Amino acid sequence: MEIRSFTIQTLERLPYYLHYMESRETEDVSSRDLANALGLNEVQVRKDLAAVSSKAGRPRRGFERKPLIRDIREALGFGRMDEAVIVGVGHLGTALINYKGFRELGLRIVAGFDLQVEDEIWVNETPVFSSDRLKNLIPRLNVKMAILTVNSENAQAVCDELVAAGIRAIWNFSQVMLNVPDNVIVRNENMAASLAVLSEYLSTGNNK
Amino acid sequence: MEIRSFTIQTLERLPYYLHYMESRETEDVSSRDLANALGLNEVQVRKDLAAVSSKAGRPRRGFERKPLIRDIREALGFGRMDEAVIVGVGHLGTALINYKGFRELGLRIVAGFDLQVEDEIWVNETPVFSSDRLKNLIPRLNVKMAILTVNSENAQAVCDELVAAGIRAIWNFSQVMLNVPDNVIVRNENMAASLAVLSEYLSTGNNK
DNA sequence: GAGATATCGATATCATAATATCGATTAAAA
DNA sequence: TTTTAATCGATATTATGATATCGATATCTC
Repeated sequence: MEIRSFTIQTLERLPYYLHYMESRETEDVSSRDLANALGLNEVQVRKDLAAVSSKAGRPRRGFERKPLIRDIREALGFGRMDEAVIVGVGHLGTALINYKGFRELGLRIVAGFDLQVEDEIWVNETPVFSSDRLKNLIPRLNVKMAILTVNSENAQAVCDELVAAGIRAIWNFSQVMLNVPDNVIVRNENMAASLAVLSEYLSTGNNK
Repeated sequence: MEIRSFTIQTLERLPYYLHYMESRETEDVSSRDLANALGLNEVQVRKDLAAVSSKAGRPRRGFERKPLIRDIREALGFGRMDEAVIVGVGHLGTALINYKGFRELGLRIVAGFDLQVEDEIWVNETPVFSSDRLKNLIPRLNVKMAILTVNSENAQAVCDELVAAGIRAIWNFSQVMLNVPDNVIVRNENMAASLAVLSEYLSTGNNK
């Protein structure tokens, strides 16, 4: 089993490196350029780059921009296309179905499920089914990723169904910390915490 | 200037503690209960609770549930109501305007701005204006928080306008690491990174 | 009432990530 | 051609967060 050689922290910075480098037109880019542009430490930048690319930098030049872009895209999985279902097609779920940025990132949402839906409906090109049909359809679609945008009350129960249906990766937008077996990965999108950080800053002026 | 005594990591766990405790009906709740339910270390739970509440726990009982709930809600800023504008009213922006969860979290979106809009339009109860009017309206509304859901190309330019208009806290959904003065705080919502974590797990089976 | 034990809070240890330091190297400048 | 300086990569240090340990104590059981 292949293992990842870089940390999640590194992974989280990669999209920013990528965007900066794609916006340049020079032959090379140095770790200092990147660090200054993104407000990071330049040693950290070099370590991140070393973790995802075998290309060495050169003194007084930096790194060749184009090969590095390729390596970062590779590390971010931009080559592969994943399929996912989305459960909970309210406002947020609908927005995510419509969000065209996912395609660029290599994600295709192939179906939605919602308790409120009786017969199949369509949100643009995406079919949305009653949640009842989740346990049958997911194995047939052979999808391994699910986006969870249901409310807190239902989150764990839906999660259990998803796992039983064969889902192995869950992108969790609910306020619940999900209980899953070891072979299932959860990524939490914690809006309440994000908002709290900002709100607290405004009310106290205290950063970090 | 009041300072926050707890870390962002603690803050990110608070919504989960809160949800768990609100779903219980017992008089008390122990750090072990919480830790087991949420898959955390119980020492970590105790430290988090100590950081946001002066209430002591008792041997063999744990913590009184209701006062602790109050303290966590206080720490998360649920008492206060913040106002924000949203810039970039595409699919994601529209969803966030409609997302009723924000109200519970103490956030009211008072206006939207979008380049495509010529005259004022309405998204439910929220007025959306042309981006031209941003620099005049934001000071008049006296809003200090902005949600940024524009595309990467425009993100930094819009950010600069927001800062000039008096915005001090930015919730950034774009793929760009924004450059801001020291007295402005940015919180990045990094969808590409989240997706990459999940996608990579599915393709390699490697967790953590 | 005496003993057992669950739970706390404090402190110590460990793990991980961020940052600083420094010699080596190579392109540019003199 | 020689000197200068920007940049790298490796290593050391520091900072931060997570986890383990342990004595104190309040409640429960007998």
